[in-house]
Amino acid sequence: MNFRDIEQKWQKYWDEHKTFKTDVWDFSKPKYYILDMFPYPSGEGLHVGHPEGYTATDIIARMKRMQGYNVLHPMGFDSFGLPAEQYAIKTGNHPGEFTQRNINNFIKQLKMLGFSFDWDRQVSTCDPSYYKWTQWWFEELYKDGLAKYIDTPVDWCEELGTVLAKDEIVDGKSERGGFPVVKKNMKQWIIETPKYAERLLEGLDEIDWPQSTKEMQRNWIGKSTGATINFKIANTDLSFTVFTTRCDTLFGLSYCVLAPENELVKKITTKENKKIVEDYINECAKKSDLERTQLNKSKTGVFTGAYAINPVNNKQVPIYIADYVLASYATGAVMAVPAHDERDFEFAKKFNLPITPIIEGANENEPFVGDGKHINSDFINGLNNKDAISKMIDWLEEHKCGAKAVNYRLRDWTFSRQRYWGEPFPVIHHENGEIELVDLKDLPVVLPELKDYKSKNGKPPLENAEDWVNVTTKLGKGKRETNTMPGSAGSSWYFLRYIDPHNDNEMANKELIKHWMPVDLYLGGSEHAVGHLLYSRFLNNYFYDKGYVSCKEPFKKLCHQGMILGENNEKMSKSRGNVINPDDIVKEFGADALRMYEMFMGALQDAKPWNTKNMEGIKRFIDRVWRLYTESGKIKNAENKNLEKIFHQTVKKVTEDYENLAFNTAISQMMVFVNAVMKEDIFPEFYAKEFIKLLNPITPFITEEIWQTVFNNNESIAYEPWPTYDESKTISNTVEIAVQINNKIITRININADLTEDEIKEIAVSQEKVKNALTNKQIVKTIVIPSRLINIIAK
RNA sequence: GCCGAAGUGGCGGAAUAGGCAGACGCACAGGACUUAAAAUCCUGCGGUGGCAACAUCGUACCGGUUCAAGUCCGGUCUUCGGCACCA
Repeated sequence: MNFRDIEQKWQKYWDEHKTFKTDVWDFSKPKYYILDMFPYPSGEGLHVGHPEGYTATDIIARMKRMQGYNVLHPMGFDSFGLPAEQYAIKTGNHPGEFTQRNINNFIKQLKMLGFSFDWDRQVSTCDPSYYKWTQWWFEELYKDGLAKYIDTPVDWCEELGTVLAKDEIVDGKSERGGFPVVKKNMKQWIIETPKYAERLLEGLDEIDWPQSTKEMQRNWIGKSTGATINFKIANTDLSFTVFTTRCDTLFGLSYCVLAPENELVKKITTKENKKIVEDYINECAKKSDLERTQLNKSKTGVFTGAYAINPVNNKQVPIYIADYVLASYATGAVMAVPAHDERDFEFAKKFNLPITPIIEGANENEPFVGDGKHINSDFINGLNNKDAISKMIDWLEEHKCGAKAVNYRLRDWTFSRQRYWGEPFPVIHHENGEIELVDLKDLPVVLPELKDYKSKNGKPPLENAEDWVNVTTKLGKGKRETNTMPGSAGSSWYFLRYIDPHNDNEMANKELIKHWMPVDLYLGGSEHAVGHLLYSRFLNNYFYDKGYVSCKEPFKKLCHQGMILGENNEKMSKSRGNVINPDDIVKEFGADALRMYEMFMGALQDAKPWNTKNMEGIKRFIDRVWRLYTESGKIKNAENKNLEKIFHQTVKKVTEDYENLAFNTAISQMMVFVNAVMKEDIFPEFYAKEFIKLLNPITPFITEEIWQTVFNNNESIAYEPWPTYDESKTISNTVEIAVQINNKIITRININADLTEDEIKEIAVSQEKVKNALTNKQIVKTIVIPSRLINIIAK
């Protein structure tokens, strides 16, 4: 078999016949929208991880087509990003050129692997006809007050010359490159995703996603329920508010802490303490996130000289500032109860502050955070935590010094990047501070070409395009925004654009969105568990509120493919020298074999090591199938009862396993079937044809070839009806069951499958071996599991 | 520290819902075909003991529930992924 010729032939056929083109307006069939996370088109081309996910979705797409669904299975490119910009800086060429070259290479590779994408709906986030609509929804968010231009502390990466979002920072360093990240105040575009925190939390309950991913999103959103409490500052008319989940411990209050960045600090600090407070604030500002978190063993802080008044007993407690209190969470101020909080305890020990237990059983030597009976707490004495909390909230609300409150850890989506290769903002700044949006009819605002892509004096590269930056509008002279949007902007809505990618009047036709959304199955890496997958959910929920989409949640079912490791069981990387290149594998074994091998390696969701020997085994199986169909002479227009049961079992198992993304066991079942056929002289033509259909989603090339040349079909196999099975024929009328005496297998018997328990028992005890084993014994109990075993308990 | 997932032969991995552990594949060994090799086909293949029938142990570790546990419960260890002063 010359698989190279066959694969090229069918690639060309599918391309020319547009075999996988989807008519999205055909509502006569049920729809199935199956989506892969689109790739960033790197210069490296595909790695072996890409085909894993893409093959899985391709199998489902192909099966669903054969089952009569109208299938939407698109592919596109997440094509804005840093590498193209760095290339541009180095070569002086436009980043788009580099990007397009990489995209072309990706398309070539993807076609080589036989994925049934509808290439007419390809999208690319850096394409102006695409980012026109990214700019459009940004304007919508701005008009609705969800996008804001504010001066805010951001995570700045000096080496990359840009700010980063929280999900782009790992261990206090940039995800890309591992460079240090520091806090810096800057004018920034942000999107207020926290306004949707509760919605994003609730939505998780209605979607079929991996438990771990939902949990990660829940943690990221970080809801906590408690109360706010107002504290008056002694001898002033100032006050501040803290958020606490443990308002029940208010009688154990020892001191309060403000974050160093808290605006109130300057106002309340006494003369005597001014110097140490300012020194401490400066010291904190210099610390990077990494230092701040790595030095968490020892608490630091200073006294402001001011005192807060505890509302429940009017006692005065000192107010400190300390960087263990974060300005970015809740009110940036806490009430400290060292007896019942580990951090407060540590701080109190260091600064010799009082530790007052107010829950029975607690002591002054270690913090007690559990539940218990309250003591020394006036009106909540005797109550457990839960009741004490609710009684305290009632008291606070009654006395107008606090209220029930909810807080989220979720932060604003930092939406500005000081880079060139991203979506330009459709925004003009005027000198008076007014912000003007570019009219929809003038969108997209296209990225200007630059002579020099390097940033100068820490300013974004777009500042270099003076002609583009300076504009005069009906509001007078203005300057365009020179930051660009983050990569997560374009990737947060591409699933909608695929539905109607050439629409010039709206992001996608509403009727089409209504028909095609949500995505039925979404597949991609778990590294996007919180970033991309949360932004997309946010945006889709917002679109839902605006009536642009008709479902809140964009991705009904989600699955993450596991990583493919190198042969040494370590992560593939150039430095480890264990990288497998899919091009080489296709050259040597063929695309069919690569597809099947990657599906056979193990469970889709698990990490699994590459093994070229196993790859050879798969190639051997494919060759065996080829010979069976083209050389064996076994395929005859005749019956063979010996194959009936296993045929129906195979159709059943393969169909169900595909549906459950259990491709490894589906393949194993097909191997079992082929092994059985090999033992026979006659392979009935009907079974032979049906089996080729089962195999087609995994190895589309060779099965198309067999379908055409062995069975003389002119049309592609892609829309042939999916095989069906007869449940009654998957079960044989005789079964072998194990006969156990006291849990030990004594013998095995072949019996009729429909025998009653008593009949089975009768046959079992009449067996010679059973009789011998039961000599001088009394049967105490018998357990019969139909078609499995019988267990006789005897003494 | 907290949250989540996992731990099965020489290897990758199977085993709806507690019911014959190790499907399928790889590697290995023996055989057939061949002048020979490759390819292909057949047979065997968890450990220990035995020529064998068979016995016995065995799903990270300790304990429990059950006629029956890889699967359920309690505890321990290890690996991987995520979060990490979130009040």
